Amino acid sequence: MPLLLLKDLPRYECLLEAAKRYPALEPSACEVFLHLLRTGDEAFRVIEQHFQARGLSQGRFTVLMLLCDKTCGESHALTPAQLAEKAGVTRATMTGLIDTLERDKMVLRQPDPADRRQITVSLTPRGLAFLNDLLPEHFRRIASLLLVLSEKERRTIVRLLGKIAARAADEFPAAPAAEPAPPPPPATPPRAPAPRRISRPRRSRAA
Amino acid sequence: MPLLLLKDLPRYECLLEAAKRYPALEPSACEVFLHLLRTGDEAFRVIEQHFQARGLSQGRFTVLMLLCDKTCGESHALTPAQLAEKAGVTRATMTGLIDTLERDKMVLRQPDPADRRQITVSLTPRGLAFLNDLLPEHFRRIASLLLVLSEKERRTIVRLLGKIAARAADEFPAAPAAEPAPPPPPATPPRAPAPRRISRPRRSRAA
DNA sequence: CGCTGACAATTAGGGCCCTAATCATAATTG
DNA sequence: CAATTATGATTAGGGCCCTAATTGTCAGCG
Repeated sequence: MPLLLLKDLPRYECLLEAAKRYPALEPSACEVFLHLLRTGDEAFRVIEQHFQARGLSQGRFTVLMLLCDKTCGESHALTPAQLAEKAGVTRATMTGLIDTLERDKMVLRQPDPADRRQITVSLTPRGLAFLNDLLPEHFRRIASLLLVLSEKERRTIVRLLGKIAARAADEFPAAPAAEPAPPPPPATPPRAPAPRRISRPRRSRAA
Repeated sequence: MPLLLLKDLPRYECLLEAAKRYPALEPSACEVFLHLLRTGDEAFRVIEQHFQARGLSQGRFTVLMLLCDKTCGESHALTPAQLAEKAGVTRATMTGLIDTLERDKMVLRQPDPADRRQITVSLTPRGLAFLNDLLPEHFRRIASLLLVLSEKERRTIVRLLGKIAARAADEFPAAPAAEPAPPPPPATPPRAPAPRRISRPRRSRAA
């Protein structure tokens, strides 16, 4: 749950003090930065707290939401790769999330008859019911948290957050999203790949 | 690194659409919520990216900062419990962070002669040098990210974030901070605690 | 003194997220 | 058509964070 660390934010005077030692430190920027991380973390905690009481994690919640889709009501199936892409996690991580969800009977893995490399994941009735039971409180929490701001303030903060996010995205772009695989094929096969490991027979996940 | 999940934020029209299905959903509140988490995550990514290039994690960074203290320059020792408290993680987690930092020779564990239950953790010269080498770029990133906002905008966003954080703290208070231990002592010793596990001799951490 | 309870740090084990490697199955191509 | 390459899912192993034990030590008390 925690991400932020630092129970108490440093006071502004401390930042001013520290700035004397580090010329690169902009006290006002740091202040915004700390508040942003802190508040994001608090907001996250508010929903995580609710999820946790129902035995759910943010990651698994996202998967359920994606499967439920915007047209929430009728579930439509997706492949793990699509889910990973939409959720912004690696496929390996998605495998783990689906594992847990399947164990809890929230989703179902089904082989794709057309392409045997693929499988499709879909929501079970149980998963859909669980989600529909969960969502009202989820939305209530979000509303309760953010309606402290006036409508005008909400418009303002969305605008300012958007500016920061845009800056982050183009000044510090995320890594190439992984997955695309490495471009540099070694011109020369330097050495044998070394005996990796004894490969065991692939266990069926259902076993 | 990722926390947010959801690569693309739902559009506002989708929120309006979904609100028809879920009366509790306040589109405007949800919009702020998603932007907040997204932007917090982006900001986190910006510094995490830098840390990662230097083999550091946010948690370990926080420990180093705490040891360096505001008076950065002269290190002063703290106990793991104090560090955990200030950093807002459990003591068990702090043990792990210190383990890694000690392995990397960034900090030193020393026994407390007065109370043999305690140890103190202090920054090594190597740890201090590492931190001082790291910080300028750290602050540069923060400044670069947040100086896209004008001074007035920075004041505004700090105020609005503060409102949200305050609301979170008093509407959805965090759990009792753990550690304080459970109050209910069982009046009757119901059953033997069951043979937990064979206890192995406690290995010295230095071994 | 010997107990008992509180406290400090740690270990054990679980979840989530990552990267790198592995396996199975297409698709492509010489 | 066989060999290579690409693609999809998974496994293996690491880090961080958690909760629930477990061990060692201190402090109070009969």
